[in-house]
Formats: sequence, structure tokens, C-alpha cells
Amino acid sequence: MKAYLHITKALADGSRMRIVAALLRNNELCVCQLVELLRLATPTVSRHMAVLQGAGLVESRKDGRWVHYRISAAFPGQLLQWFEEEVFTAQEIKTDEAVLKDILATPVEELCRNQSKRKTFNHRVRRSCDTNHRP
Amino acid sequence: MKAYLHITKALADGSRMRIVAALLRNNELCVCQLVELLRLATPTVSRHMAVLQGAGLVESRKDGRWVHYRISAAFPGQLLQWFEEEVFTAQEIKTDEAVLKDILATPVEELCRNQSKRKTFNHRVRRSCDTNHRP
DNA sequence: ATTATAATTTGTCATTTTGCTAATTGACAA
DNA sequence: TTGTCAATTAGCAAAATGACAAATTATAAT
Repeated sequence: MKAYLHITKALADGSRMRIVAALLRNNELCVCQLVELLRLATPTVSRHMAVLQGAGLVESRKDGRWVHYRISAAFPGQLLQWFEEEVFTAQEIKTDEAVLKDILATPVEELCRNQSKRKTFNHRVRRSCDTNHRP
Repeated sequence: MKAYLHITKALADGSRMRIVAALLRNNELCVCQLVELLRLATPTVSRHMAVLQGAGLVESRKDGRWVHYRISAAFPGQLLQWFEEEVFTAQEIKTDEAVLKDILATPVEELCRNQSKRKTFNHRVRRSCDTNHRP
């Protein structure tokens, strides 16, 4: 019953929905690949993964500096069936699948390098443009 | 897909979980019976029902001043199966079932009368004891 | 018509959630 | 051992959520 709330809350979010959909079609994905797909900050994606893992919906495998996530064997089968019917018809997910194809075609090292660049670029832009700094 | 988020968000709440469980075992329940079960304010329960109805999980039938809710035929079957397995083993739900037996044994009019009394009583208590009034 | 009442809508407040940046951790590499 | 880099944790602001009381609506009864 505790599990019920963990699971439903984990599923009740658009980003996590896209993550689950991506993992259902791709066996294993590492955090930086999901960052590339969702275009969210790495810590945000990491926290989404923690929520999904806390609900027992995904499992992780550490491989050097990378962490690979996959759908857990404990993911309730009936939920999985419903998810397939309900989610994969959506246009947004089809777009994600196409984007993922490109992501998978790029070496993981390159993805991470690009993400680091984007991050420092954002910093530069922010610092030079934003006059309303917070303490 | 829009439906996916409506449905998962509707399910991802403890009170609404108990409401769905109660409706699964009792065909039809009116708002005041659910108020009695959950011991929440009537507007709160009404809102929960609106969320469930917005997700297409329940339907309503108006009967005079009363509104009766029931599980919708559109409630996804796989979700229903999962819900049965996941929720009905919980102690909290078994307690609810026992409480509901008593509630169903009392005429609806009496339930509503008692709830009105409780409400005015709460007002009296609040006004006389609480020195920290808000504007 | 007027009153009473079951339910809904509205407005407020406290809590939770989701996003970010900054700081930290853990593992590889030089 | 020192530096680098992927991922996580910590801390904060904005948005969403769930609770309540008060006001409104809609229906039955007087």
C-alpha cells in the first residue's frame, strides 16, 4: 500500500513518463543520454531517476563513471500493459523515439562533453546578461 | 497521453485511493457517505471527486440533492486489476471496509444531519478556543 | 415564495514537488 | 596523488497540490 503511492506518484509526471517510455524501448540508458533527450539539467534528471528507483520501477547499474538505468523486473505487468497502450500513441513520445535514435548514434563521451560545454555557456550568458543576481 | 497524466495524478493520492477502493466494493456512494468515511470536509471530498471524474475514472448520478458516484466503465481494466492486487491487501482499506458497513447501515439523511452538527460544533469550538484568528 | 440543505465553487494558507545552480562524491586517468 | 568528469546531494525559488471556511448553486420541503 505504501508501494501504491510511491508507484502512482512516480508515474504521475510528464518527464518521468518520457523516461519510462524511453527505457521501455531501449533496454538501458545512462543519465547523460536522458539529459540529452529531456533537455533538463543533470541533477533534475538524477532526481527523477531516484524517484523511479524508490518506487521500484527502474534499476541502476554502475559502469565506471556512468550509471545505466533500466526498467525493473518488478515493474507491475498490468501497469506496463496499460502504459504501452496509453502512452506510445502520443506524438510527443514518437518524437522522443526519433531523437533517441540520434542520441544513441553519438558516443556517450561526446554527449557528456557537449553537455559540459552547454553548461559553461549558460553560465557565461547568465552572468553577463542577468543584472538581477540573487545573494 | 493527456489522459495518462490526468489518470496517474488522480490515482496518486491517498484519499482518492481510499475513495476508489470504497467505490470498487460498493457500486455507488454519495458524497456525504465518503465524507463520513474519510472524515474530511465536504468541499475537499467534492474536489477529489472532480479530479477523479476529470480523469474519467468515476461517473456521477444526481438524485435530488444527493450526488452518487460510481466507478466509470472507462476505468482502464489493467489499472483496475493492479489496483485490486496492490491496494486491497492493506490494513487501512480493510478498516475502511468495516467502517463503510456501518455507514451503509445508517440512513443517508441521518449522516448528513450529523455532519451538519459536527460542522457547527467545530465552528463553536474554533471560535471560542482559538485566540490566533486570521484576518 | 421562502426556507433548508447537499454539493460545488471560490479564496486562503501550508506543504509538496519540480526546476535550477553550487557543492560534493566517486571513479578513471595522467 | 592529483586532476578530470559523470552523477548525486544540498539548498533555494516558483508552481502545483490538498486542506479548510465562506459563499454560491440547485433541489426539496414548508
